[in-house]
Amino acid sequence: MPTDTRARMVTGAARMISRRGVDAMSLRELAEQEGVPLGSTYHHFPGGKAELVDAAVNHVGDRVAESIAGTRGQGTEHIVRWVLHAWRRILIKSDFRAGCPVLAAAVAKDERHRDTARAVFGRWTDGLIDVLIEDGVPPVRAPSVARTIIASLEGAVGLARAFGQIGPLDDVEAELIRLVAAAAGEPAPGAGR
Amino acid sequence: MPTDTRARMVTGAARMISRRGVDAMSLRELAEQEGVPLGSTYHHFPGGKAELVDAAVNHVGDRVAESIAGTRGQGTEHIVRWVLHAWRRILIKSDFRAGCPVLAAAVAKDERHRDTARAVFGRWTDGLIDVLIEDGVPPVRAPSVARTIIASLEGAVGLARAFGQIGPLDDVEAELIRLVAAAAGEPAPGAGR
DNA sequence: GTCTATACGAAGATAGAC
DNA sequence: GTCTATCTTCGTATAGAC
Repeated sequence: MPTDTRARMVTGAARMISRRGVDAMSLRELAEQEGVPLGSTYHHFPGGKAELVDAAVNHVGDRVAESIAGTRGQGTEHIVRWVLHAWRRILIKSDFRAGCPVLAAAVAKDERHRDTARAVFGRWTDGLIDVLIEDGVPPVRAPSVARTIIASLEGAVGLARAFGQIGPLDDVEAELIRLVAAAAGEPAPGAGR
Repeated sequence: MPTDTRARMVTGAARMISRRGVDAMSLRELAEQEGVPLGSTYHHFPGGKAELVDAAVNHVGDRVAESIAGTRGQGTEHIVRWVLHAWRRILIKSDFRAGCPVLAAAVAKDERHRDTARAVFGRWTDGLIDVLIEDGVPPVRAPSVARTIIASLEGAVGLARAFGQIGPLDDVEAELIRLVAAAAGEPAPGAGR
């Protein structure tokens, strides 16, 4: 089953990237983890490591983007809680070793991966903007709130990993929900502040 | 001048870590960048790469912590603006290649560095909590706001690197200043949310 | 297409002359 | 203490038998 092998390598790579970062993800180790010969890597991914990394990051990016789109109509608060719930599970299950593979791509040594990360973050941002506007956040402010949400979540995951605690996730959840509620309740944003 | 060599290696390592991450930071490359023989690395840092990485992360951590403490009395808004101003300069000057070395340590392959990152983030958080309380944020809520600030800033830097734009920094700055103002203006926080 | 064996480079680390 | 040369390991990548 050739396609299945490829899929397993993609999810396995995403997992290893999320824990160690792009540069420390080893093709050798991945191959033996998945029970695949190292040589097969280059059959499924002729572009080598870079192609596999991009595939893994896009795979995760797509799944999250679909989830955001799938919760349309339930409000921003629902999405924020859903994402943080997912992260709590991932962090606890991984003993606070797993992180976001998209952010890992954004800071990888090979700068080609920055474009991949940019595209994924862009899709997430666009999805969030739609939901925020549905919630009543003024359209001119929605992009700012959307990017703040994503930045806070990514940063909270990093802090949680450093502290080995989910506390930062709880903190950011509470503050973000206040922030979104306030933004949705306002008729129009001031210019400077 | 032996001490000067050591100091140059520390700042050089911090720089390379901020751009590439801990794992992609090369002792060889650092040594030749600084005009130091590779072997000297182990004279100045008997613990090898791990010791140098920790020294570099702590060096940056200390400088920022001192800056936070040094702006006491000027308010949280001042600190947030100051940090974001510094990041804009760093990002633009580095063509959006530099990031936070402390976060890099938190997600490094060698998990020993997580402790170093945790300690630095802890110092930053404690400093922010003091300032927030001075600003009138209820003490029970100050830790949550402090960690949200740090998480947002770290995440914003990541997004800025991915997008190759300072936009996320502007967004987070605006939203954080609203958030702090709202938190300082409230008499007391609700328990759950 | 699958898999083994290997090439080639770069990493961290060390020995030892000076 | 400084610096060179080298050891060992591990990385990506490839050649070629099956």
